[in-house]
Amino acid sequence: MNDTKLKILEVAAIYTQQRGFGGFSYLDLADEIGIKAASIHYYFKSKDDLAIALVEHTHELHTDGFQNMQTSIDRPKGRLEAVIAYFQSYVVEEKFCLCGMLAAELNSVSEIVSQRLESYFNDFQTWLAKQFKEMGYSDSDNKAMSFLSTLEGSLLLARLRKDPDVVRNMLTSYIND
Amino acid sequence: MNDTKLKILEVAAIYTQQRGFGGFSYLDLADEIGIKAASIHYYFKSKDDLAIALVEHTHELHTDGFQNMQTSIDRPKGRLEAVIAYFQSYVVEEKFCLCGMLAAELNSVSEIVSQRLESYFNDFQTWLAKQFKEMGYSDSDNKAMSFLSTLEGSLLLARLRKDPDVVRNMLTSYIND
DNA sequence: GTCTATAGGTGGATAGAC
DNA sequence: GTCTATCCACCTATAGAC
Repeated sequence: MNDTKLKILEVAAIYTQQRGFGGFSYLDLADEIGIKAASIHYYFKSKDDLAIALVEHTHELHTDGFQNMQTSIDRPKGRLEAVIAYFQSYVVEEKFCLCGMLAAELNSVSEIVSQRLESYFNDFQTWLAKQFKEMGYSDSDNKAMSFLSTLEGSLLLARLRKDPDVVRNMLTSYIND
Repeated sequence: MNDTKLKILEVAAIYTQQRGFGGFSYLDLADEIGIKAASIHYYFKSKDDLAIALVEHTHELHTDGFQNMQTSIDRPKGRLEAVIAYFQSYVVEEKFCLCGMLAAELNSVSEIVSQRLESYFNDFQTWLAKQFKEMGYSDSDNKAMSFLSTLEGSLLLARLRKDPDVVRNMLTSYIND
């Protein structure tokens, strides 16, 4: 992966999370990076290509993060705590979940993006279910979907209220019950 | 309230919930209603004025709905069930929560819209807390915020997965525990 | 790979006739 | 109130030079 291409993805991810995918232009990205807007088209022919790449890139990053946690943190409770802390840090940067944002803008993106989003959330949910199963829950998949829903919703509310603690407060019950 | 003004609000609400507030134009609304785009500016000088009106209109509608339920449905459990059924119906119309959508697009709207959104969610949460208190919960406000978070997140996931049951499945535990 | 230049379209918004 | 006409800014995308 080219340095410029990676930089585009990183800035585009931040802008998507802060303003929405429809809330920034190639010119916005170019100005921030210090290149010209036409150069971005060399890496991402259309804006929809950029959307697809954003979801896939985030999917890979999070998959790697989950795998690393699986070995570096020995208990599922600790892993879930790490996930909560990670998403909580979004709030202070005025960021929403990237895939949650694109899911909100669902009817403004292509079917391919929609499929990639489903894939992302399916894998996220599967990983969460694995943790809950290890914690002894019999309804681990339902618990996982519930955790995921509450995470997305609490991120929306937390940013609106400028209170990162909302995320933690809404999710601690999944760890301490 | 003028008929045309109301029609604009109704169509704008649907488009906001389906495509996002940044995902439609005055021309889109005009074509759907059968008027000219310039006419909409007579009622809503700027698009931000429209956003403010949308949140206030929805806030009033929901406040009225809550008040009516308070007398027409005698048990808090039944009222929460009605709320769940109401939001579940969004999914089949490919709609997300209007205020949730604008909360996602937070950094693309004015501070006034942000304040109105906070007001909407505060009142929604207060009403929910009242129901949980009546059901005998001591942590009614926390329960209310949790319900609200799960509702918003499950609406995102349900629409993505084209499965309205996700909303009901994620929220029934708040009624049956 | 990155640039300049530009095409072609759409956006929000306003002026002024009716 | 609703219209026509129009302005100006911005957007996505492409062609072609370097």
